Amino acid sequence: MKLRLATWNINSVRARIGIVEQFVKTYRPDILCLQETKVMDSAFPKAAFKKMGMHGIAIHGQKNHHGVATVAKSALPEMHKRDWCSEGDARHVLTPLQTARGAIDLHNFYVPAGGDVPNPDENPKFAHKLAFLDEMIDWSKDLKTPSIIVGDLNVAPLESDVWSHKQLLKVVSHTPQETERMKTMQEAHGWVDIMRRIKPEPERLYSWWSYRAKDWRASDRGRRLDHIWVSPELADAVSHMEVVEEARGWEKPSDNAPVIADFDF
DNA sequence: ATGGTGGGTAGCCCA
Repeated sequence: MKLRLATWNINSVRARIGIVEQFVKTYRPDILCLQETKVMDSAFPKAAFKKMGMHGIAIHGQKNHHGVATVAKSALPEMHKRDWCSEGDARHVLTPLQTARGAIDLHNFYVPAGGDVPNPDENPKFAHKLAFLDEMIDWSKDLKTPSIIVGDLNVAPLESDVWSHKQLLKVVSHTPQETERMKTMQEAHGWVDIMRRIKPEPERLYSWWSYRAKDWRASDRGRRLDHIWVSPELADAVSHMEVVEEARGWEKPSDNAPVIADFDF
């Protein structure tokens, strides 16, 4: 049983429904996990996804900000949401999957970006981000079901996940406070970072390029903020992974590129 | 050192 899974921070699903369709047509994911949908559930463009052949739709949205959605070719009969940090934010949706390897929990996350100042005493957004990661660490310790975490975790954990390790050490997304928590979280469950299993360090591997660069491709000041992690027993099922950098150059792009993983269960 | 670009939505907030 082959399964193509993709994750993409889309920065408004309504503003970018055209390139979502382009992505689905070109890359044919069986399951697509979106973050920053920026739409209430009542206004989610369900019809457009059904037209693309994505009939399973699990959404957790809110007005204006954040919001996640997992869509799939097959039905997604079950979904669960969790209110991380009790903030009332739409940052997570769980869709249990039935595979040839049995039940697998697919968790789609949008971790808080954390603002600009990397000090939790001065910046409540950074404090929220650290608390969110701490909650994910505790949660990882107790997980029993084989699981997949995907999404925009807003942290680039490794040196070659950023264009300049030295210059980004004090920039939110690559501070030791964040990268150490990523490592602790991986150890708490045994999470396997399958992007790095396929393309190990020190190869350059980015999924996000700022809108503010004059020429994102030429300057290539990227960061790997988007991730696909799996429980240890699922690691050998991964046969392929790619960051679809091409999509960063499409018409009116998101600043994040999609990440694809192929599984053979 | 600074400000650069986007989306959502009604005034700035957030990324």
